[in-house]
Amino acid sequence: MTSRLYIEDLSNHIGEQVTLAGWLYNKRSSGKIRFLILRDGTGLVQGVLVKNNLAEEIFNKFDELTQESSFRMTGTVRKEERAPGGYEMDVQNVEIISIAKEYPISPKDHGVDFLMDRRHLWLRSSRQHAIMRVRHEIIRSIREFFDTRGFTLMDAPIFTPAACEGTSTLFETEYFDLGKAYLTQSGQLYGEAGAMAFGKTYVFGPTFRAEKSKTRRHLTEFWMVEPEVAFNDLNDNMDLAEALLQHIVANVLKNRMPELTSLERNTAFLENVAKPLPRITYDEAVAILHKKGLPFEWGNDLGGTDETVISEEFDRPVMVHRYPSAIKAFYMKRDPENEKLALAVDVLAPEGYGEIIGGSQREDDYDLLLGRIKEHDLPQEAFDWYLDLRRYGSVPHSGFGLGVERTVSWICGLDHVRETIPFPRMIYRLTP
RNA sequence: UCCGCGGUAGCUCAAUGGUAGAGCACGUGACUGUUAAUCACGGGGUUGUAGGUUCGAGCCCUACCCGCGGAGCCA
Repeated sequence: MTSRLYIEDLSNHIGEQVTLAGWLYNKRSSGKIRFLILRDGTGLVQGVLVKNNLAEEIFNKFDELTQESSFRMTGTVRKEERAPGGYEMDVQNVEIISIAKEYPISPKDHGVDFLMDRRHLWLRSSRQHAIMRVRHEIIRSIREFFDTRGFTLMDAPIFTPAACEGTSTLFETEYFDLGKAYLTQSGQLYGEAGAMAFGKTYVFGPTFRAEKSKTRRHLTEFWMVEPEVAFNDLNDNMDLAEALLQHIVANVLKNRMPELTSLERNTAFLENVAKPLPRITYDEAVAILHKKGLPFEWGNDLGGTDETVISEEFDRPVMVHRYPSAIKAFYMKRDPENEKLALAVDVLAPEGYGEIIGGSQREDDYDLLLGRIKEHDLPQEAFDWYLDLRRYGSVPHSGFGLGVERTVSWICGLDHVRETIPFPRMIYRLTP
C-alpha cells in the first residue's frame, strides 16, 4: 500500500499538491465559488472550488455530491486562519467514488433514540468521534499503566458456571450437555487465581448484568478492568486505584485536549485529579449525609443521590472505605478492628458521576471464606476451585474493578453512558 | 417491578375542543469567501394503536403499545 495522506498530517504539506480520500461532511455554495468539506476520520478540511480556475466538468461534481458521498479530492494545501482546522485546499480535481443516498442524519437537531437507531452512522459525527477517541485514550492508558508496572494480562472467561457474587441477575444460556452457563458479571475471582500465579495481574474485558437497570449510569454489557495484586492490603489497593486514575486523566489531558474542548468539557475537576485523592470512611460519609440533612440510616448502601451529595463535598474523586460488611460481597475481608466492617473501597467520581471503582481486600482465610459462602447460600461446589486459592499458600491480596464507560462518561462530561461505547446494549436496545 | 414525562411531516418541535403549522432536510433557482452560509419558490401528514364523549377531538376520557428519566441493583 502506498502511504496514504490524512487530514491530520496536512501541516507537513503546505504548498504541496496532495490527494485526500474520504466522505462529504457538508457543502456550501456561493455561486461561482463552492466549498466541499471532506471528512477522512482524522479530521475535517474544506476544499475550495473556484469556477474560473476549473474545468466545468470538475466544478459541477459539486452538484452530484450528497452528504456522506465518498470521493477523492486533489489540490494544493494552504494555511487558512478562517478554517476550523487551520488548513484549506484549493481543489484541482474531484473523483467521485460512491454517491450516498439521502443521509438520515442532517447537521441539525436529532433525538437520542433516532440517533441510536442509526448508531452505525452516528459514529461518523464529530461529537461521537471525540468521545470514541477519549475512550481509546483511556483504554490505552489503562493498558500502559499496568503493562509498564509488571502486571500480566490474564483475561477471564465470559461463560461462567455460576454467579460470581451470587447477587446480580445474570444472562443465562444453554451450554451443550453441561447445563446452564452464565455470562460473566466480573472476572475478579479468576483474577485472584491469576494473582496467586503471577503476583500482579489484570483482567480486562466485557461484563454483563441482566438487571433491568434504567438509568444514565447503566448498560447491560460494559467493560471493566480488574487488577488483582498478591500481598496488597486495602491501603495498597487505594494507592493503586489513585495512581491508575491519575495516569488515565493525565494522559487524556495531555493527548486529547482538542476532543475535550469540542465536547465543551470544563477540565477544572480533571486537573485536580493530579492531587492526592481524599479518603474517607463510610462512617464519615454517613456524617456528611447527616450534616446535609439527609435521613440516611447507618448500615444502608449509598444510593445514587447519596453518592452525588458526598461527591459534591470534594473537587476530585473521593475514596470511601470500610463499608458495613452486611451490604458487601461475600469475598471481602472483615476489618480486624471492627468485625461489622468490610475492607472495601469505592471511588466516587465528582459532579454526580457516581461510583467508577469498587474494590476490596479479599478474605484470605479458608474457614472464614467457606463460612461466608454458606451464609450467602452459594453453591459450594462451584466455589471449590476458588477455595483452593486459600488451601494452597493463601496470602493477603486486594483488587478492584474500574468501569470503563462510567470513567469515559465522567471524563467527557456526558449525561449518559450510552454514548461512551460504540454500540451500547441496554434493556430496550439490542440493535444495531 | 414502581413513580414521573412523552409519542404530530424524513428530523426537531408548535398548534383556547373549531381550515394541522414552522425550522431543518430534500427538489428548483439566485449569489466569487461560505463556516449548522443566506435568499426565493416547491413537494411533503392514517397526529403511536383501539375504543369512547362531542355538532365537531392532535387536544377531553378508558385501555394498550413504544420511548425517555428516576427508584431498586450495581461499575
